[in-house]
Amino acid sequence: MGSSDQFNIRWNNYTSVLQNVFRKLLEGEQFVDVTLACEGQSIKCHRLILSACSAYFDRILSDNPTSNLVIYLKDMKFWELRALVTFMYNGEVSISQQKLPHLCKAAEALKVKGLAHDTSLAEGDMDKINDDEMDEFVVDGKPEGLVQRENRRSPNQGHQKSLLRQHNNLSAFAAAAAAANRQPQQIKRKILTQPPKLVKMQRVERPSNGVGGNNGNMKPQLVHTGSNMVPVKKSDPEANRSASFSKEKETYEEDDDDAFPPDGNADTNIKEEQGDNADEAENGDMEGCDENDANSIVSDGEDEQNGQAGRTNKVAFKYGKEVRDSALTALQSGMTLRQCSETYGIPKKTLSKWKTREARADGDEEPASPNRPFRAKEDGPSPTGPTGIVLPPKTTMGAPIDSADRAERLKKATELAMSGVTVRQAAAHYEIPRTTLCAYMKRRGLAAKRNFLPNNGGGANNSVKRMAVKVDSTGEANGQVQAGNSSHYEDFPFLGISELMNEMGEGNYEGDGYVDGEEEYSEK
DNA sequence: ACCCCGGTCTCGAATCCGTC
DNA sequence: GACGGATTCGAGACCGGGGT
Repeated sequence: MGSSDQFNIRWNNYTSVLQNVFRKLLEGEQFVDVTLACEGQSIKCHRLILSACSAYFDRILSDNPTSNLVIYLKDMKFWELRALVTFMYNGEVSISQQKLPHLCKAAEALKVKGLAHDTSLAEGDMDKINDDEMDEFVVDGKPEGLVQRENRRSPNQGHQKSLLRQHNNLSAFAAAAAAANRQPQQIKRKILTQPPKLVKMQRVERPSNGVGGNNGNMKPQLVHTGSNMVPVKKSDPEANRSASFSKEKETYEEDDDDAFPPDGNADTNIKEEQGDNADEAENGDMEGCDENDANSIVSDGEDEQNGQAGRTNKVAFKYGKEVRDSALTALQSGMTLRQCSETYGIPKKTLSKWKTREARADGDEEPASPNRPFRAKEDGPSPTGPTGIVLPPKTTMGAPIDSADRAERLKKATELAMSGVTVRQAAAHYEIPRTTLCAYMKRRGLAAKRNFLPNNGGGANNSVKRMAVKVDSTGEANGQVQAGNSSHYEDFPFLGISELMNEMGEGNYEGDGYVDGEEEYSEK
Protein backbone atom coordinates (compact mmCIF):
# COMPACT_ATOMS: atom_id res chain seq x y z
CA MET A 1 0.00 0.00 0.00
CA GLY A 2 1.13 3.48 -0.65
CA SER A 3 2.01 5.89 2.09
CA SER A 4 -0.95 8.07 1.17
CA ASP A 5 -3.51 5.44 2.02
CA GLN A 6 -5.99 6.41 4.66
CA PHE A 7 -6.67 4.24 7.65
CA ASN A 8 -9.78 4.28 9.70
CA ILE A 9 -9.01 3.56 13.33
CA ARG A 10 -11.97 2.32 15.21
CA TRP A 11 -12.60 1.84 18.92
CA ASN A 12 -14.90 -1.11 18.79
CA ASN A 13 -16.39 -0.91 22.26
CA TYR A 14 -16.44 2.86 22.39
CA THR A 15 -20.15 2.91 22.99
CA SER A 16 -20.09 0.53 25.91
CA VAL A 17 -17.16 2.32 27.49
CA LEU A 18 -18.94 5.63 27.30
CA GLN A 19 -22.06 4.10 28.75
CA ASN A 20 -20.11 2.84 31.71
CA VAL A 21 -18.53 6.24 32.17
CA PHE A 22 -21.89 7.92 32.11
CA ARG A 23 -23.25 5.55 34.67
CA LYS A 24 -20.32 6.05 36.99
CA LEU A 25 -20.55 9.79 36.68
CA LEU A 26 -24.16 9.64 37.69
CA GLU A 27 -23.55 7.22 40.52
CA GLY A 28 -20.69 9.22 41.94
CA GLU A 29 -22.30 12.56 41.25
CA GLN A 30 -19.02 13.66 39.81
CA PHE A 31 -18.96 16.94 37.93
CA VAL A 32 -22.70 17.37 38.35
CA ASP A 33 -23.82 20.84 37.48
CA VAL A 34 -27.58 20.74 37.40
CA THR A 35 -30.25 19.41 39.73
CA LEU A 36 -33.61 18.09 38.66
CA ALA A 37 -36.29 18.13 41.26
CA CYS A 38 -39.90 17.17 41.70
CA GLU A 39 -42.10 15.95 44.49
CA GLY A 40 -39.63 17.30 46.96
CA GLN A 41 -36.79 15.14 45.78
CA SER A 42 -33.92 15.82 43.49
CA ILE A 43 -31.40 14.18 41.25
CA LYS A 44 -28.05 15.68 40.45
CA CYS A 45 -27.16 15.40 36.81
CA HIS A 46 -24.89 16.72 34.13
CA ARG A 47 -25.90 19.46 31.77
CA LEU A 48 -24.05 17.74 29.00
CA ILE A 49 -26.05 14.56 29.25
CA LEU A 50 -29.38 16.27 29.69
CA SER A 51 -28.68 18.57 26.83
CA ALA A 52 -27.59 15.72 24.62
CA CYS A 53 -30.55 13.52 25.36
CA SER A 54 -33.38 15.97 25.68
CA ALA A 55 -34.22 18.76 23.31
CA TYR A 56 -36.26 20.29 26.07
CA PHE A 57 -33.42 20.39 28.54
CA ASP A 58 -31.09 21.45 25.78
CA ARG A 59 -33.05 24.59 25.19
CA ILE A 60 -33.57 25.30 28.87
CA LEU A 61 -29.92 24.80 29.70
CA SER A 62 -28.78 26.73 26.68
CA ASP A 63 -30.72 29.71 27.81
CA ASN A 64 -29.58 29.38 31.39
CA PRO A 65 -25.85 28.89 31.65
CA THR A 66 -26.17 28.93 35.39
CA SER A 67 -24.06 26.92 37.71
CA ASN A 68 -25.82 24.52 40.04
CA LEU A 69 -29.09 25.20 38.34
CA VAL A 70 -32.05 23.58 40.04
CA ILE A 71 -34.94 22.74 37.79
CA TYR A 72 -38.24 21.84 39.33
CA LEU A 73 -40.47 19.78 37.14
CA LYS A 74 -44.03 20.35 38.01
CA ASP A 75 -46.60 17.69 37.25
CA MET A 76 -43.99 15.02 37.11
CA LYS A 77 -43.60 12.09 39.41
CA PHE A 78 -40.23 11.50 40.89
CA TRP A 79 -40.15 7.94 39.68
CA GLU A 80 -40.76 9.20 36.17
CA LEU A 81 -37.93 11.65 36.47
CA ARG A 82 -35.63 9.05 37.89
CA ALA A 83 -36.50 6.57 35.17
CA LEU A 84 -35.91 9.14 32.47
CA VAL A 85 -32.56 10.09 33.94
CA THR A 86 -31.63 6.46 34.08
CA PHE A 87 -32.69 6.11 30.48
CA MET A 88 -30.65 9.09 29.37
CA TYR A 89 -27.54 7.89 31.15
CA ASN A 90 -27.77 4.18 30.52
CA GLY A 91 -29.72 4.12 27.32
CA GLU A 92 -32.25 1.84 28.90
CA VAL A 93 -34.46 1.47 31.90
CA SER A 94 -36.68 -1.26 33.24
CA ILE A 95 -40.22 -0.43 34.07
CA SER A 96 -43.49 -2.19 34.50
CA GLN A 97 -45.79 -2.21 31.55
CA GLN A 98 -48.56 -0.36 33.32
CA LYS A 99 -46.26 2.55 33.98
CA LEU A 100 -45.02 2.65 30.45
CA PRO A 101 -47.63 5.16 29.20
CA HIS A 102 -46.80 7.49 32.07
CA LEU A 103 -43.14 7.32 31.37
CA CYS A 104 -43.60 7.85 27.66
CA LYS A 105 -45.74 10.89 28.26
CA ALA A 106 -43.11 12.27 30.53
CA ALA A 107 -40.49 11.50 27.91
CA GLU A 108 -42.54 13.25 25.29
CA ALA A 109 -42.89 16.21 27.56
CA LEU A 110 -39.16 16.48 28.01
CA LYS A 111 -38.42 15.49 24.43
CA VAL A 112 -36.16 12.71 25.52
CA LYS A 113 -34.39 11.36 22.49
CA GLY A 114 -35.01 7.74 21.89
CA LEU A 115 -38.33 7.81 23.67
CA ALA A 116 -40.11 10.81 22.29
CA HIS A 117 -41.18 10.70 18.70
CA ASP A 118 -40.10 14.15 17.71
CA THR A 119 -37.12 15.07 19.77
CA SER A 120 -36.60 18.34 18.03
CA LEU A 121 -38.76 21.00 19.46
CA ALA A 122 -40.62 22.91 16.86
CA GLU A 123 -39.98 26.55 16.72
CA GLY A 124 -43.39 27.24 18.05
CA ASP A 125 -42.76 24.99 20.99
CA MET A 126 -39.58 26.78 21.75
CA ASP A 127 -41.32 30.05 21.69
CA LYS A 128 -43.93 28.68 23.96
CA ILE A 129 -41.36 27.52 26.41
CA ASN A 130 -39.66 30.82 26.40
CA ASP A 131 -42.70 32.98 26.52
CA ASP A 132 -45.05 31.02 28.64
CA GLU A 133 -43.03 28.79 30.81
CA MET A 134 -39.75 30.46 31.28
CA ASP A 135 -41.57 33.48 32.54
CA GLU A 136 -43.00 31.38 35.29
CA PHE A 137 -39.60 30.49 36.61
CA VAL A 138 -39.21 31.92 40.02
CA VAL A 139 -36.03 32.41 41.93
CA ASP A 140 -35.84 30.29 44.99
CA GLY A 141 -39.27 29.01 44.30
CA LYS A 142 -40.69 25.90 45.75
CA PRO A 143 -42.61 23.40 43.77
CA GLU A 144 -46.21 24.23 43.60
CA GLY A 145 -48.77 21.87 44.88
CA LEU A 146 -49.09 18.81 42.81
CA VAL A 147 -51.88 19.00 40.38
CA GLN A 148 -54.24 16.09 40.44
CA ARG A 149 -53.18 14.04 37.55
CA GLU A 150 -55.70 12.60 35.25
CA ASN A 151 -56.09 8.93 35.37
CA ARG A 152 -53.72 7.91 32.68
CA ARG A 153 -53.61 4.32 33.61
CA SER A 154 -53.44 2.12 30.62
CA PRO A 155 -56.25 -0.35 30.30
CA ASN A 156 -53.59 -2.90 29.74
CA GLN A 157 -52.74 -4.17 33.15
CA GLY A 158 -50.37 -6.78 31.99
CA HIS A 159 -47.77 -8.14 34.28
CA GLN A 160 -44.98 -8.12 31.84
CA LYS A 161 -42.00 -6.11 32.82
CA SER A 162 -40.41 -4.24 30.05
CA LEU A 163 -37.15 -2.74 29.22
CA LEU A 164 -36.96 0.46 27.36
CA ARG A 165 -33.77 0.78 25.52
CA GLN A 166 -32.28 3.74 23.83
CA HIS A 167 -29.95 3.11 21.01
CA ASN A 168 -28.50 6.33 19.91
CA ASN A 169 -28.15 8.57 22.88
CA LEU A 170 -24.43 8.64 22.40
CA SER A 171 -24.70 10.34 19.09
CA ALA A 172 -26.95 12.86 20.65
CA PHE A 173 -24.37 13.27 23.34
CA ALA A 174 -21.73 14.09 20.84
CA ALA A 175 -23.96 16.47 18.96
CA ALA A 176 -24.62 18.52 22.05
CA ALA A 177 -21.13 18.53 23.42
CA ALA A 178 -20.95 22.23 22.85
CA ALA A 179 -23.58 22.72 25.48
CA ALA A 180 -21.13 21.51 28.06
CA ASN A 181 -18.93 24.47 27.51
CA ARG A 182 -21.44 26.99 28.61
CA GLN A 183 -20.08 28.70 31.64
CA PRO A 184 -22.49 28.79 34.53
CA GLN A 185 -22.37 31.88 36.65
CA GLN A 186 -25.14 32.13 39.14
CA ILE A 187 -27.54 30.04 41.10
CA LYS A 188 -31.19 30.08 40.29
CA ARG A 189 -34.12 27.91 40.93
CA LYS A 190 -36.83 27.61 38.44
CA ILE A 191 -40.07 25.83 38.08
CA LEU A 192 -41.01 24.24 34.85
CA THR A 193 -44.70 24.03 34.51
CA GLN A 194 -46.83 22.72 31.72
CA PRO A 195 -44.67 20.52 29.55
CA PRO A 196 -44.96 20.56 25.82
CA LYS A 197 -47.63 18.64 24.06
CA LEU A 198 -47.96 14.98 24.78
CA VAL A 199 -47.92 12.50 21.99
CA LYS A 200 -49.34 9.08 22.25
CA MET A 201 -46.64 6.50 22.31
CA GLN A 202 -46.35 3.99 19.58
CA ARG A 203 -45.42 0.65 20.90
CA VAL A 204 -42.93 -1.24 18.81
CA GLU A 205 -42.41 -4.81 19.67
CA ARG A 206 -38.88 -5.97 19.42
CA PRO A 207 -38.61 -9.13 17.42
CA SER A 208 -38.15 -12.07 19.63
CA ASN A 209 -35.29 -13.15 17.53
CA GLY A 210 -33.55 -12.32 14.36
CA VAL A 211 -30.82 -9.98 13.52
CA GLY A 212 -32.56 -7.45 11.42
CA GLY A 213 -35.19 -5.74 13.40
CA ASN A 214 -35.31 -2.14 14.29
CA ASN A 215 -31.73 -1.54 15.00
CA GLY A 216 -31.08 2.10 15.18
CA ASN A 217 -34.73 2.82 15.23
CA MET A 218 -35.31 5.77 17.45
CA LYS A 219 -38.82 4.72 18.22
CA PRO A 220 -39.29 3.39 21.67
CA GLN A 221 -38.84 -0.29 21.77
CA LEU A 222 -40.41 -2.57 24.24
CA VAL A 223 -38.03 -5.30 25.09
CA HIS A 224 -38.82 -8.12 27.39
CA THR A 225 -36.33 -8.44 30.10
CA GLY A 226 -34.74 -11.74 30.26
CA SER A 227 -33.30 -13.98 32.83
CA ASN A 228 -31.01 -11.17 33.78
CA MET A 229 -33.83 -9.67 35.72
CA VAL A 230 -33.31 -10.46 39.32
CA PRO A 231 -36.61 -10.47 41.12
CA VAL A 232 -36.53 -8.80 44.48
CA LYS A 233 -38.86 -10.00 47.14
CA LYS A 234 -40.82 -7.28 48.77
CA SER A 235 -40.25 -8.92 52.05
CA ASP A 236 -36.60 -8.37 51.62
CA PRO A 237 -35.79 -5.23 53.56
CA GLU A 238 -32.78 -4.69 51.39
CA ALA A 239 -35.04 -4.55 48.41
CA ASN A 240 -36.96 -1.67 49.82
CA ARG A 241 -34.10 0.55 50.59
CA SER A 242 -34.06 3.89 48.95
CA ALA A 243 -33.27 3.87 45.34
CA SER A 244 -29.99 5.23 44.29
CA PHE A 245 -28.15 5.36 41.07
CA SER A 246 -25.41 3.19 42.32
CA LYS A 247 -27.05 0.28 40.64
CA GLU A 248 -27.03 -0.94 37.15
CA LYS A 249 -30.69 -0.52 36.56
CA GLU A 250 -33.90 -0.02 38.33
CA THR A 251 -36.96 -2.16 38.17
CA TYR A 252 -40.22 -0.49 38.85
CA GLU A 253 -42.75 -2.89 40.12
CA GLU A 254 -46.31 -2.83 39.17
CA ASP A 255 -47.67 -1.02 42.12
CA ASP A 256 -50.57 1.22 41.74
CA ASP A 257 -49.71 4.84 41.37
CA ASP A 258 -51.58 5.59 44.51
CA ALA A 259 -49.27 3.34 46.33
CA PHE A 260 -46.42 5.67 45.71
CA PRO A 261 -45.12 6.88 48.98
CA PRO A 262 -44.26 10.51 49.30
CA ASP A 263 -40.65 9.81 48.76
CA GLY A 264 -41.38 7.78 45.69
CA ASN A 265 -38.88 5.17 46.60
CA ALA A 266 -40.65 2.41 48.35
CA ASP A 267 -41.89 0.79 45.23
CA THR A 268 -38.59 0.98 43.56
CA ASN A 269 -36.75 -2.22 43.68
CA ILE A 270 -33.20 -2.57 42.72
CA LYS A 271 -32.02 -4.95 40.17
CA GLU A 272 -28.43 -5.69 40.72
CA GLU A 273 -26.35 -7.46 38.23
CA GLN A 274 -24.21 -10.12 39.71
CA GLY A 275 -21.35 -10.15 37.32
CA ASP A 276 -19.30 -8.04 35.06
CA ASN A 277 -20.41 -9.82 32.01
CA ALA A 278 -23.96 -9.10 32.79
CA ASP A 279 -22.97 -5.52 32.40
CA GLU A 280 -21.50 -6.29 29.10
CA ALA A 281 -24.66 -7.95 28.02
CA GLU A 282 -26.57 -4.88 28.96
CA ASN A 283 -24.31 -2.60 27.09
CA GLY A 284 -24.08 -1.82 23.50
CA ASP A 285 -22.14 -4.79 22.39
CA MET A 286 -25.25 -6.82 22.16
CA GLU A 287 -27.50 -3.95 21.71
CA GLY A 288 -30.54 -5.07 19.92
CA CYS A 289 -28.70 -7.97 18.45
CA ASP A 290 -27.17 -5.43 16.24
CA GLU A 291 -25.47 -7.26 13.54
CA ASN A 292 -24.25 -3.97 12.27
CA ASP A 293 -22.48 -3.22 15.44
CA ALA A 294 -18.84 -2.56 14.90
CA ASN A 295 -18.01 -5.47 17.08
CA SER A 296 -19.98 -7.87 15.08
CA ILE A 297 -17.44 -8.42 12.41
CA VAL A 298 -14.67 -8.93 14.86
CA SER A 299 -16.56 -11.04 17.30
CA ASP A 300 -18.05 -13.07 14.56
CA GLY A 301 -14.71 -14.09 13.31
CA GLU A 302 -13.49 -14.82 16.77
CA ASP A 303 -16.53 -16.86 17.51
CA GLU A 304 -15.99 -18.95 14.53
CA GLN A 305 -12.37 -19.43 15.20
CA ASN A 306 -12.82 -20.79 18.64
CA GLY A 307 -14.26 -24.02 17.47
CA GLN A 308 -17.40 -23.74 19.53
CA ALA A 309 -19.77 -23.61 16.67
CA GLY A 310 -19.52 -19.86 16.57
CA ARG A 311 -21.05 -19.52 19.94
CA THR A 312 -18.63 -18.03 22.41
CA ASN A 313 -20.02 -14.63 23.09
CA LYS A 314 -23.55 -15.19 22.06
CA VAL A 315 -24.59 -14.90 25.66
CA ALA A 316 -22.42 -13.18 28.16
CA PHE A 317 -21.31 -15.28 31.07
CA LYS A 318 -23.01 -14.05 34.14
CA TYR A 319 -20.01 -14.57 36.33
CA GLY A 320 -17.55 -13.33 33.80
CA LYS A 321 -15.47 -15.34 31.43
CA GLU A 322 -12.34 -14.98 33.50
CA VAL A 323 -14.07 -16.18 36.62
CA ARG A 324 -15.59 -19.04 34.71
CA ASP A 325 -12.26 -20.06 33.25
CA SER A 326 -10.57 -19.80 36.61
CA ALA A 327 -13.24 -21.88 38.26
CA LEU A 328 -13.04 -24.52 35.57
CA THR A 329 -9.29 -24.61 35.87
CA ALA A 330 -9.61 -25.05 39.61
CA LEU A 331 -12.06 -27.88 39.12
CA GLN A 332 -9.78 -29.57 36.65
CA SER A 333 -6.94 -29.31 39.09
CA GLY A 334 -8.87 -31.22 41.67
CA MET A 335 -10.79 -28.63 43.64
CA THR A 336 -14.15 -29.92 44.75
CA LEU A 337 -17.37 -28.36 43.63
CA ARG A 338 -18.04 -27.18 47.15
CA GLN A 339 -14.66 -25.56 47.56
CA CYS A 340 -14.89 -24.00 44.15
CA SER A 341 -18.37 -22.74 44.84
CA GLU A 342 -17.25 -21.09 48.06
CA THR A 343 -14.16 -19.66 46.43
CA TYR A 344 -15.80 -18.14 43.40
CA GLY A 345 -19.32 -17.60 44.67
CA ILE A 346 -20.83 -19.72 41.95
CA PRO A 347 -23.57 -22.25 42.70
CA LYS A 348 -22.35 -25.79 42.72
CA LYS A 349 -24.98 -26.72 40.23
CA THR A 350 -23.76 -24.14 37.82
CA LEU A 351 -20.20 -25.24 38.30
CA SER A 352 -21.21 -28.81 37.66
CA LYS A 353 -22.93 -27.84 34.48
CA TRP A 354 -19.95 -25.89 33.32
CA LYS A 355 -17.73 -28.84 34.02
CA THR A 356 -19.97 -31.17 32.08
CA ARG A 357 -20.16 -28.89 29.13
CA GLU A 358 -16.45 -28.30 29.13
CA ALA A 359 -15.91 -32.04 29.07
CA ARG A 360 -18.21 -32.33 26.13
CA ALA A 361 -16.42 -29.54 24.34
CA ASP A 362 -13.10 -31.27 24.86
CA GLY A 363 -14.49 -34.46 23.46
CA ASP A 364 -14.44 -33.20 19.91
CA GLU A 365 -18.10 -33.68 19.57
CA GLU A 366 -19.56 -33.38 16.16
CA PRO A 367 -20.65 -29.84 15.60
CA ALA A 368 -24.32 -29.39 15.36
CA SER A 369 -25.74 -29.51 11.93
CA PRO A 370 -26.58 -26.20 10.39
CA ASN A 371 -30.06 -24.95 10.95
CA ARG A 372 -31.11 -25.21 7.40
CA PRO A 373 -28.33 -26.79 5.47
CA PHE A 374 -28.80 -25.95 1.92
CA ARG A 375 -29.05 -29.00 -0.16
CA ALA A 376 -27.36 -29.67 -3.37
CA LYS A 377 -29.47 -30.20 -6.39
CA GLU A 378 -28.74 -32.30 -9.34
CA ASP A 379 -25.83 -31.26 -11.41
CA GLY A 380 -26.41 -28.85 -14.17
CA PRO A 381 -24.35 -27.23 -16.81
CA SER A 382 -21.73 -24.87 -15.55
CA PRO A 383 -23.00 -21.41 -16.25
CA THR A 384 -20.91 -18.72 -17.66
CA GLY A 385 -20.90 -15.50 -15.74
CA PRO A 386 -22.05 -12.27 -17.30
CA THR A 387 -18.49 -11.15 -17.40
CA GLY A 388 -17.53 -14.05 -19.53
CA ILE A 389 -15.52 -15.64 -16.80
CA VAL A 390 -15.75 -19.35 -17.10
CA LEU A 391 -16.91 -20.82 -13.86
CA PRO A 392 -15.12 -23.74 -12.37
CA PRO A 393 -16.73 -27.10 -12.87
CA LYS A 394 -19.47 -27.94 -10.48
CA THR A 395 -18.80 -30.49 -7.88
CA THR A 396 -21.10 -33.36 -7.34
CA MET A 397 -22.70 -33.25 -3.95
CA GLY A 398 -25.14 -35.36 -2.18
CA ALA A 399 -28.01 -34.03 -0.18
CA PRO A 400 -27.99 -32.91 2.49
CA ILE A 401 -24.45 -31.72 2.56
CA ASP A 402 -22.37 -31.90 5.67
CA SER A 403 -21.06 -28.86 7.44
CA ALA A 404 -17.55 -29.17 6.10
CA ASP A 405 -18.81 -29.37 2.58
CA ARG A 406 -21.06 -26.45 3.21
CA ALA A 407 -18.23 -24.34 4.55
CA GLU A 408 -16.09 -25.26 1.61
CA ARG A 409 -18.79 -24.30 -0.84
CA LEU A 410 -19.38 -21.01 0.89
CA LYS A 411 -15.70 -20.27 0.78
CA LYS A 412 -15.38 -21.13 -2.88
CA ALA A 413 -18.51 -19.22 -3.74
CA THR A 414 -17.08 -16.22 -1.95
CA GLU A 415 -13.88 -16.45 -3.89
CA LEU A 416 -15.87 -16.76 -7.05
CA ALA A 417 -17.99 -13.76 -6.19
CA MET A 418 -14.89 -11.74 -5.53
CA SER A 419 -13.29 -12.77 -8.76
CA GLY A 420 -15.66 -11.03 -11.11
CA VAL A 421 -18.71 -13.26 -11.08
CA THR A 422 -21.88 -11.85 -9.62
CA VAL A 423 -22.97 -12.98 -6.23
CA ARG A 424 -26.02 -14.50 -7.78
CA GLN A 425 -23.99 -16.41 -10.26
CA ALA A 426 -21.59 -17.61 -7.61
CA ALA A 427 -24.38 -18.61 -5.29
CA ALA A 428 -26.22 -20.40 -8.00
CA HIS A 429 -23.11 -22.18 -9.10
CA TYR A 430 -22.45 -23.63 -5.70
CA GLU A 431 -26.13 -24.22 -4.97
CA ILE A 432 -26.15 -21.73 -2.16
CA PRO A 433 -29.01 -19.35 -1.52
CA ARG A 434 -27.83 -15.99 -2.65
CA THR A 435 -28.71 -14.24 0.56
CA THR A 436 -26.86 -16.86 2.51
CA LEU A 437 -23.77 -16.12 0.51
CA CYS A 438 -24.29 -12.38 0.89
CA ALA A 439 -24.61 -12.72 4.64
CA TYR A 440 -21.59 -14.98 4.77
CA MET A 441 -19.50 -12.45 2.89
CA LYS A 442 -20.81 -9.57 4.92
CA ARG A 443 -19.90 -11.20 8.17
CA ARG A 444 -16.37 -11.38 6.90
CA GLY A 445 -16.28 -7.80 5.86
CA LEU A 446 -16.44 -8.61 2.21
CA ALA A 447 -19.01 -6.80 0.18
CA ALA A 448 -19.42 -7.30 -3.50
CA LYS A 449 -19.32 -4.12 -5.44
CA ARG A 450 -22.36 -3.53 -7.53
CA ASN A 451 -21.60 -5.20 -10.71
CA PHE A 452 -23.78 -4.02 -13.51
CA LEU A 453 -23.26 -5.19 -16.99
CA PRO A 454 -21.03 -3.06 -19.12
CA ASN A 455 -22.79 -0.91 -21.62
CA ASN A 456 -20.04 0.85 -23.37
CA GLY A 457 -17.94 -1.70 -25.03
CA GLY A 458 -14.70 -3.06 -23.90
CA GLY A 459 -14.00 -6.55 -22.87
CA ALA A 460 -15.93 -7.92 -20.03
CA ASN A 461 -12.85 -8.47 -18.00
CA ASN A 462 -11.89 -4.85 -18.37
CA SER A 463 -15.24 -3.30 -17.77
CA VAL A 464 -16.15 -5.21 -14.70
CA LYS A 465 -13.63 -5.06 -11.97
CA ARG A 466 -14.45 -6.20 -8.55
CA MET A 467 -12.79 -5.78 -5.28
CA ALA A 468 -13.29 -6.50 -1.65
CA VAL A 469 -14.56 -3.70 0.45
CA LYS A 470 -14.08 -3.71 4.14
CA VAL A 471 -17.32 -2.53 5.61
CA ASP A 472 -17.96 -0.94 8.91
CA SER A 473 -20.89 -1.24 11.21
CA THR A 474 -23.15 0.78 8.98
CA GLY A 475 -22.32 -1.25 5.95
CA GLU A 476 -20.39 1.57 4.42
CA ALA A 477 -16.89 1.29 3.22
CA ASN A 478 -14.70 2.40 6.04
CA GLY A 479 -11.98 3.93 4.01
CA GLN A 480 -9.42 1.22 4.19
CA VAL A 481 -10.18 0.22 0.70
CA GLN A 482 -12.83 2.32 -0.85
CA ALA A 483 -14.97 0.94 -3.56
CA GLY A 484 -15.16 3.15 -6.55
CA ASN A 485 -11.71 4.52 -6.10
CA SER A 486 -10.06 4.00 -9.39
CA SER A 487 -6.64 4.01 -7.88
CA HIS A 488 -7.63 1.14 -5.72
CA TYR A 489 -9.02 -0.64 -8.66
CA GLU A 490 -5.57 -0.41 -10.03
CA ASP A 491 -4.23 -1.75 -6.80
CA PHE A 492 -6.57 -4.70 -6.65
CA PRO A 493 -7.31 -5.85 -10.13
CA PHE A 494 -9.02 -9.19 -9.99
CA LEU A 495 -7.53 -10.23 -6.74
CA GLY A 496 -8.86 -13.37 -5.28
CA ILE A 497 -10.10 -13.36 -1.74
CA SER A 498 -6.82 -14.71 -0.46
CA GLU A 499 -4.78 -12.00 -2.03
CA LEU A 500 -7.29 -9.37 -1.07
CA MET A 501 -7.33 -10.28 2.55
CA ASN A 502 -3.60 -10.36 2.70
CA GLU A 503 -3.33 -7.14 0.74
CA MET A 504 -5.72 -5.42 3.09
CA GLY A 505 -3.66 -6.39 6.04
CA GLU A 506 -6.05 -9.00 7.26
CA GLY A 507 -3.21 -11.41 7.01
CA ASN A 508 -3.01 -15.10 7.45
CA TYR A 509 -5.64 -15.82 4.94
CA GLU A 510 -4.21 -18.72 3.12
CA GLY A 511 -7.02 -19.82 0.96
CA ASP A 512 -8.37 -22.22 3.48
CA GLY A 513 -10.05 -19.67 5.66
CA TYR A 514 -8.87 -17.20 8.20
CA VAL A 515 -6.05 -18.89 9.91
CA ASP A 516 -5.78 -18.29 13.58
CA GLY A 517 -3.39 -20.84 14.83
CA GLU A 518 -4.71 -23.92 13.19
CA GLU A 519 -8.33 -23.08 13.27
CA GLU A 520 -10.07 -22.19 10.11
CA TYR A 521 -13.20 -20.15 10.39
CA SER A 522 -15.69 -22.84 10.96
CA GLU A 523 -19.35 -23.08 10.41
CA LYS A 524 -21.51 -24.93 12.74
C1' DA B 1 -27.01 -36.06 36.32
C1' DC B 2 -30.78 -34.97 33.75
C1' DC B 3 -34.59 -32.27 32.21
C1' DC B 4 -37.00 -28.14 31.74
C1' DC B 5 -37.69 -23.17 31.54
C1' DG B 6 -37.41 -18.42 29.83
C1' DG B 7 -34.38 -15.63 27.65
C1' DT B 8 -30.68 -14.35 24.37
C1' DC B 9 -28.12 -14.72 20.34
C1' DT B 10 -26.58 -16.21 15.64
C1' DC B 11 -27.44 -18.00 11.27
C1' DG B 12 -30.05 -19.32 7.16
C1' DA B 13 -33.46 -18.14 4.13
C1' DA B 14 -37.40 -15.60 2.07
C1' DT B 15 -38.96 -11.30 0.74
C1' DC B 16 -38.92 -6.56 -0.43
C1' DC B 17 -36.74 -2.52 -2.21
C1' DG B 18 -33.83 0.76 -4.71
C1' DT B 19 -30.51 1.14 -8.32
C1' DC B 20 -28.69 0.54 -12.87
C1' DG C 1 -34.72 -7.50 -15.87
C1' DA C 2 -30.66 -8.08 -13.15
C1' DC C 3 -28.36 -6.80 -9.30
C1' DG C 4 -27.01 -6.04 -4.27
C1' DG C 5 -28.65 -4.67 0.15
C1' DA C 6 -31.90 -4.43 3.92
C1' DT C 7 -35.50 -6.40 6.51
C1' DT C 8 -37.87 -10.04 8.60
C1' DC C 9 -38.73 -14.49 10.51
C1' DG C 10 -37.88 -19.43 11.78
C1' DA C 11 -34.76 -22.64 13.74
C1' DG C 12 -31.39 -24.04 16.75
C1' DA C 13 -27.84 -23.53 20.32
C1' DC C 14 -26.50 -21.82 24.61
C1' DC C 15 -27.08 -19.41 29.02
C1' DG C 16 -28.22 -19.58 34.28
C1' DG C 17 -31.26 -21.37 37.28
C1' DG C 18 -34.77 -24.48 39.25
C1' DG C 19 -36.79 -29.00 39.91
C1' DT C 20 -36.45 -33.95 40.27
